[in-house]
Amino acid sequence: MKGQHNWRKRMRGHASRWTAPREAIIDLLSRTSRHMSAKEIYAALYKAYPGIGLTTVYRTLDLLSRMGLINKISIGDGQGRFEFNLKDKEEHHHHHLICTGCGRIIDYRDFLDEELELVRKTERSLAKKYDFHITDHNIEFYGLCEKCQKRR
Amino acid sequence: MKGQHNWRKRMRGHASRWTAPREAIIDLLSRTSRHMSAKEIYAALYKAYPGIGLTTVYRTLDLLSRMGLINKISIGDGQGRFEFNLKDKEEHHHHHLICTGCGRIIDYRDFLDEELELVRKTERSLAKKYDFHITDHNIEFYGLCEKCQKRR
DNA sequence: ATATCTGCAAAGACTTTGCATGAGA
DNA sequence: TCTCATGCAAAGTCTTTGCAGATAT
Repeated sequence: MKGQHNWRKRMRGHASRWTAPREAIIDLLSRTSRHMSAKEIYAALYKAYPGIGLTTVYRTLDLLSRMGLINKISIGDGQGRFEFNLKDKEEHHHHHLICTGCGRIIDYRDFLDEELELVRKTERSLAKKYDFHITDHNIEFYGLCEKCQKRR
Repeated sequence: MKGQHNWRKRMRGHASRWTAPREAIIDLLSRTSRHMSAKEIYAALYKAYPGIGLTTVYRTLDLLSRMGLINKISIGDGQGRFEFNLKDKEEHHHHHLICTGCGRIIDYRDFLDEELELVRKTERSLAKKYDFHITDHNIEFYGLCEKCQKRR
């Protein structure tokens, strides 16, 4: 129930009601550090909430995305994945390190100071040159994790 | 026909034959700067080559990906997109600027020197800290292009 | 000649939509 | 009460697979 009022408040203005499935999905995503697909979320919730439908999961994820509470990411495996979007972006911002062997994703927060400085600089230059209003960025590194290196 | 021998050569060792559909697909991707989906490639080829099947497009794209001749990218619209992978990576390497309004993708090659320097530095640090063997990276900026800024 | 490639049709996987029922405010 | 949310089933996309016939080498 903690934090409920905060989210509840954010629901207003989105013509949305505070319902059990929505609470369960927000709660799950806010607790996990995994990047879950709709199906995974559905499966995880099904134990505690057998009545839930996959459709509701999709619709809720869409709602939360539009509210800015979560982010949809795409690692190229043909399904959308979702992560909780912490409010204090500066502080919790992270990038991804993705293992092409097993699909594991590591959120890293290291070395970000320099990265962010360069990102801002690049944003300004790109905005000017291409007349873009830049709102976000995505940086990913691909490679093989320790286990997958040994495995091959 | 130009360049055919080069590609043909690269086909060897992949247990593959040089066929008309493959030539058409490689040729198309090598000439366009767009990031085309399988369906778009199929549609583009259908005019000049009515016999072609969507299945063959998918299979050829998969083959070319595994050969390293093209890259599969994902812009989060639920379909894979492909771009020709120029050999001289250092020289032709680029990043993406994506309009969230209309889906347009701009490949930019500006400001890469600093970016690449930082990328290498970050790669080394990440490799050490997380024991990853890093092979590739992806940097994208999201925003609204000129037209879409005006439109809203 | 023969192993590989092709196109069709069918199946699979992920996601969205239509609709009647159910539930929050 | 009355609008909005839910769950089921069906439909829509994108992609993969099975198979018989066609083709490159």
